[in-house]
Amino acid sequence: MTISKALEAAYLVGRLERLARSGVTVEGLNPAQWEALRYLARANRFSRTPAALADYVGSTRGTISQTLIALEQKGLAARRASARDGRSVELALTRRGEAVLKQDPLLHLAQDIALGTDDDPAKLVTTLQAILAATIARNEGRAFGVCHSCRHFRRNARPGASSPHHCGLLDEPLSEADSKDICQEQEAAA
Amino acid sequence: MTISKALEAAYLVGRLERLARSGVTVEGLNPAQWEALRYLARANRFSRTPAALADYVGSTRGTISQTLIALEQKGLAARRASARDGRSVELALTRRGEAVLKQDPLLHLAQDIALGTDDDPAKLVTTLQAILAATIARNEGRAFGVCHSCRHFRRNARPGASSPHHCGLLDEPLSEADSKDICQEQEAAA
DNA sequence: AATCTATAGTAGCGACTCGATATCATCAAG
DNA sequence: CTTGATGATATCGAGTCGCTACTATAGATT
Repeated sequence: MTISKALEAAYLVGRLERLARSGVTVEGLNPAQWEALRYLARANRFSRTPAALADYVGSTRGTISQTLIALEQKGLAARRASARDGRSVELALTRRGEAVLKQDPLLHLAQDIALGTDDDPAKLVTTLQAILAATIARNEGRAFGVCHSCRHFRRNARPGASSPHHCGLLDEPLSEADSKDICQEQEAAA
Repeated sequence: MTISKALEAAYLVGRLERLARSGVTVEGLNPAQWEALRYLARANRFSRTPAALADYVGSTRGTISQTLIALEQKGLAARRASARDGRSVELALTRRGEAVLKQDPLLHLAQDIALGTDDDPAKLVTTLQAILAATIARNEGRAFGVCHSCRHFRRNARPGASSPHHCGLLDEPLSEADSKDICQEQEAAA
């Protein structure tokens, strides 16, 4: 009984996503490129690398490389050699990239969700997070959660400083803005 | 406030679907082929045509034609000239097609949903349906709802008969099984 | 220091997907 | 019997993405 309802929900998710995606070549960006832009807008500075992005979207590095090249050519993202690791590349959105994100076709879906959940979209968010966690676990992937809910996050370790929080794993100070970002290393607090 | 939660939910839906889809070439079927199989398993006999399928998945007829050819070559679906309309083709799953559906990769997602909604997946289903309705309306598409909730559905118009129900639009008798199928013509009851 | 192994990223190839167009057959209307 | 609309298919091409191979760097081992 429960399983049939769950199956029905799975069908709906699949169909919803397909419909939301149809006709989505807005701004000349393909879905993978949109997803990369979204990620770059929300990932913290330690997670803005091609490898992290590849893990996040469940794709390969080769594919991500192509996506990033395309974004760079369009002037929406920038690649810069990392100072810490000579092999590594740091990614960032450009001004234009941030502007283009305001045209994100997913905003239409967000409106539909707002309409369809009139009372509490928050409930839907928690439900989806739980489902996503199960899916990620099955795929043996990382959660990529938000920094401030990580078990390595130490709130207000330096009171008064401009970066008052601290990441115990990376041993790095964190600003308030940092704490809201997506982090590759995130492990949910117990 | 509400809109930011809705946006968060939209992100989650997108990511969930992408993860669920990754590595999905099970049984040598691509996502479009899976979706066609699913549709054929759930659509009523008036809606099992290439054109209806194309409308349902929001694709073009040319693309659907290729998908169906592939499915036919694999022995999963059958095409038969329609008796009513010489231009039209009637689709059906084969035995093998029904068997293969039991390997549907979406079943994994269904399990994740069952895990993530432990208490009431039914609530999620109604929420998703409402969202989907909004999306379809925005795309100016048809709802493709279930037969028995259609305003043309007349329950038990012929009591005792093997096909006791009736469709006022097509003027056709309907069995109990028919009434649970997806119908292209469906219009939600007022 | 020298070497070895692992990792970050890129390049290029190739399979595949899918939409656009053109074509043909059939139906419905005048 | 035209004319226009519709269902379906074949063909073509753009684009997407994963795989393999390759280079460069980092870190570990001796």
